[in-house]
Amino acid sequence: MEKSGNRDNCFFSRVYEVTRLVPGGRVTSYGAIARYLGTGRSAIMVGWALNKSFSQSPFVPAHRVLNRNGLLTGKRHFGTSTAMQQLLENEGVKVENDKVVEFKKIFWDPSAELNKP
DNA sequence: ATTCTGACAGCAA
DNA sequence: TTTGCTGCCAGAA
Repeated sequence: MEKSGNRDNCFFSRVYEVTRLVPGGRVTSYGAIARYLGTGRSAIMVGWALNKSFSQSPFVPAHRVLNRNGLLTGKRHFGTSTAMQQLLENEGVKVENDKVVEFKKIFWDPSAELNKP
């Protein structure tokens, strides 16, 4: 598969790929993706990459990526304050007070799911 | 080249 | 318990 030497376009592209792998109705966290990418604690980089994802095609479900609290921290980048929430609710994810309900239950960890035998 | 920022996470007080 | 600072990585000025 991918070699560990692809440092050029790896990070951002990988973030997009992993984010697209998140099933509808599920959500993941920056730290989970970061860990899957091998950056571990640099979860902030995932958010930075997702910021660029708005120019990416196809659409990257960045609304499925939240912080470890299950909070819609990135909703402010969606243009409107309700856009991210609307997208999540459209997929069956309940959001209350800018926070995902049952976050742990719908949490999708790429490090676990993609590494699953 | 150096410095700061950034949709976070972890640890200390 | 909550609040705040530091650490992390990569990109932009």
